[in-house]
Amino acid sequence: MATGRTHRPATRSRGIPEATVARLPLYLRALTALSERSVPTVSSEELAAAAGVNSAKLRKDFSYLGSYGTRGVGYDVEYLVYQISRELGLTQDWPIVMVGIGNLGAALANYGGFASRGFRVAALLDADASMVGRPVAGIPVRHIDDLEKIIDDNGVSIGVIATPAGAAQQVCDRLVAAGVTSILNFAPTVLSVPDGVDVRKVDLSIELQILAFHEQRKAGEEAGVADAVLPPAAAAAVREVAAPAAQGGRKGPDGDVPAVMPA
Amino acid sequence: MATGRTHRPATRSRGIPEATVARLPLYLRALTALSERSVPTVSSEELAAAAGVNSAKLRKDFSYLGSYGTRGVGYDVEYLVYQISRELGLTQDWPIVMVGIGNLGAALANYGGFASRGFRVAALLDADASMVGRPVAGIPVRHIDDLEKIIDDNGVSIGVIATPAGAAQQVCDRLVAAGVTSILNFAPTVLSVPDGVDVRKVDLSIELQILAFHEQRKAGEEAGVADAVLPPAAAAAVREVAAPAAQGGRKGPDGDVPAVMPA
DNA sequence: GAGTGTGAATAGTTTCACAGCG
DNA sequence: CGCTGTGAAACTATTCACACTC
Repeated sequence: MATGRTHRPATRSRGIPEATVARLPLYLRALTALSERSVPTVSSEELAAAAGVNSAKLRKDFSYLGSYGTRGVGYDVEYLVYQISRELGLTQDWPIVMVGIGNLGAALANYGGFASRGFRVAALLDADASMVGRPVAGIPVRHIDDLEKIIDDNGVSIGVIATPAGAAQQVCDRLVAAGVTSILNFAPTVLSVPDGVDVRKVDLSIELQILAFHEQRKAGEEAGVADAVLPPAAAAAVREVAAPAAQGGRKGPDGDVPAVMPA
Repeated sequence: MATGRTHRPATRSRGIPEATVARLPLYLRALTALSERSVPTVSSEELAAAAGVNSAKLRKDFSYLGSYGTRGVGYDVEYLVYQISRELGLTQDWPIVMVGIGNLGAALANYGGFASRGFRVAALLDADASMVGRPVAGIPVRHIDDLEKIIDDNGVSIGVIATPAGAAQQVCDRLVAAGVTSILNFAPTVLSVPDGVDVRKVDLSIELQILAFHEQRKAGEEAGVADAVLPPAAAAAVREVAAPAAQGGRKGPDGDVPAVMPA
């Protein structure tokens, strides 16, 4: 996934690779499940299976945190839960604000995982005055005008944006100006933020499009041909355009270009 | 994010890198916006800025698709929109089913981006009989018992799971058995699927935890100390466990281990 | 001159395979 | 003996920098 790439000036960096960081929550979830079942220890093999990765990767990941296992035995579940929680900063409570309490925002607010260990919803904010005061997930919605005050009063540093695309950048700017330095963005827009602010984006339609790509591949494969799928009505969408007539190198990767190509 | 890693047996693979594929939807969105404003051409620099990447990366990405630009000029917007759409398989219509029409599911169904170019909701399914028949986003919810028939009748190959975690694997198995080969999973669980099935996962709490990690880093930085943040109530969560007393190598990365460490 | 396309250099990630510890 | 921890190898991704084309 994508994040603002301002991550570490590499000064005295303890340097846990980003890819590893992204998997720690996965391990933590699997470990928590084991902990609830009072399982005392796990091997890298077992835990890896539960987290859906392979064991070499898991061991390498853990090696960045320290030597927390016991050779010949495995990892102590409770101890690892604690170490990973601490590494992720979940031993403290992060107040968050969520802006945009529409369909999606309300669903997110109601979502269990949101209020999960480590996070606390300081406020739900919306620009729509008719939403204000109405409780969502037991928390009354407040007006977005209170944004700065709420962030300041609660020491909020993480914001969630679930507004329509058009409002997102503006909301983002306000959040950042008020002191938020991490943003989780559900609006289908690229946010631009100053250095030092992290943005992560969750985008439904992008995920679907990636799946469609692979799906198409599979279909082409079955048919034994690469370009089995001909553009149907798409031609209509393509306007007449200037022609790069004699293309030198590699052309359309399917060997040749479809009829709709400007020619 | 994560996908089932069964991607290509490397046979005559046209091999567009996965990282590139994941960015194509981003480019497509930016291009679509330009297209709506009737902008005829863009340079890699401009488009990269709009998509939030750097221009070298963008050019490299496009070079995997073919030589679609014109030196000294840039890229033809309409032409590129078409080429990327085709590459992503969006010139055909993908019927999808969504299972689990709770808060989140309903929000997703209502989400604009869902019905966006290339996708069509064939059905919304829920296990709760009292939901059945009720229209969500204009589509009547159907009972999950109809899953197999719906998938078969509509040739659905992409499924979206928005059920509670407990039901997800079971739903997944049914989807796969019925012929679905791509799954977008919103439930906070690792799904296990046979080879050839792609899974992408969207997980709110994981994203937040990743942000918390970076946030903690920033805080530690300011304070000038690495372990500025002491574990507060977390100790309570940690049970007494067997002690890896004399650890040989590298220990807790903050130099030394906190009091809660099993000793 | 402006801007693409791309080899080569670099950085980051995963996998292998095995030494070494409990 | 079982399983961790980790160097080294393999692979993937990003960035650089410039030849080449329009």
